[in-house]
Amino acid sequence: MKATDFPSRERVLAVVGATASGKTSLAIALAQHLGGEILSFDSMQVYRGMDIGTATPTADELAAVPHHFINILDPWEPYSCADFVAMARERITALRARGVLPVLCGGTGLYLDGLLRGGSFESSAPGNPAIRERLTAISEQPDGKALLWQRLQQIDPESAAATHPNNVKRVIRALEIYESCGRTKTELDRESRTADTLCYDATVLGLRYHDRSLLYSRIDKRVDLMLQEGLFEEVERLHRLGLFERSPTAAQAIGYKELLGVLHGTCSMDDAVAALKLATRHYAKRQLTWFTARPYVQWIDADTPDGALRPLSDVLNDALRCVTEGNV
RNA sequence: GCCUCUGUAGCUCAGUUGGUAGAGCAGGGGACUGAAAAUCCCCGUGUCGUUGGUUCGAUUCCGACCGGAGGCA
Repeated sequence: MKATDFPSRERVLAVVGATASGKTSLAIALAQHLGGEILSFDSMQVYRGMDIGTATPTADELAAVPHHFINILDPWEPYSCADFVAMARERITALRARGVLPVLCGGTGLYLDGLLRGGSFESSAPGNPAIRERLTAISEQPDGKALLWQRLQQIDPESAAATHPNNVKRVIRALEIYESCGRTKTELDRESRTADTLCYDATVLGLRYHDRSLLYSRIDKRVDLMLQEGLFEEVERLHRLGLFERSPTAAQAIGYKELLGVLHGTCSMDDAVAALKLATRHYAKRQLTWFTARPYVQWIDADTPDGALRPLSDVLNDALRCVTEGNV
């Protein structure tokens, strides 16, 4: 489905930013002011039982404004960009039919990008565990990575050129597409990327920090708070139920994999907490790189030039100004 | 007090049989279309503790001093 397949171009709002940047509060305030409901584009908050570690909105926050796509799956269920896009398209249409403004909020940039820019999801190939397993086994052989990459170069030179041979998951995905539908990734990408307009009439607001160390110290504080609230017990419970063993997506969540080492006795609590904070900072940086490269993001300052956090009311006013200029 | 080891990048440490030095981690930058909280790529000048000496040349050898660790008293 391409952007041109969306003649109506429904109006949506989105709030993006790094983890711990204050997206949730802003999105809720916006939804309240504009009569909206929140659609989460977060790859981890979809899972039940992972509330603390994924910073799922609190019960109060969920009660303040209707939320969609939060706590809808069990941790052993897979979830992907295509799943999100399909659900979100449907839900947006339903909300607009009721006159409700969809307010997208989340940190998984790929998911939002897939929704806004269209994609080859309908014609492309779903993830195929059998193919992935087989190719992953090959990649673990000596010279296996190079072998897979060379295979990709044979069938789809353009995609191979764009993917580093060490990036095994991406190489495997490109091979998987070809094996399962007989068409190359390059071919499918070209079909879906011709659109230079978005599928929706979207205003995308990004929360930006002048001072990255302020964002990082917010991350550290939030991790400490999560631990106080029982993150370790949450991980323990999921581990006891054996959910990580059969979970393709949820087991990748930050926090869970770090604290698992403590449960296994291979890592001290202090080291695990340090690793957790570090992994979260790295994640935040990757989000910033992603969102900064998106031309559709309008940035709003979350802090002042001298590095103090701005009150939510000020940030909200800036956001509302952007929204008005965009003609809601 | 004596003996031994040790002091090199923000951190942990390699190394130079004497020609001013390099890894991992941290940090910075980037990529990304059905695993994305995933995955991957690029970026290394620092009074080689201080100070004398030997030397054409010392971070490297020798002395003293100042930190640190251990051992003997």
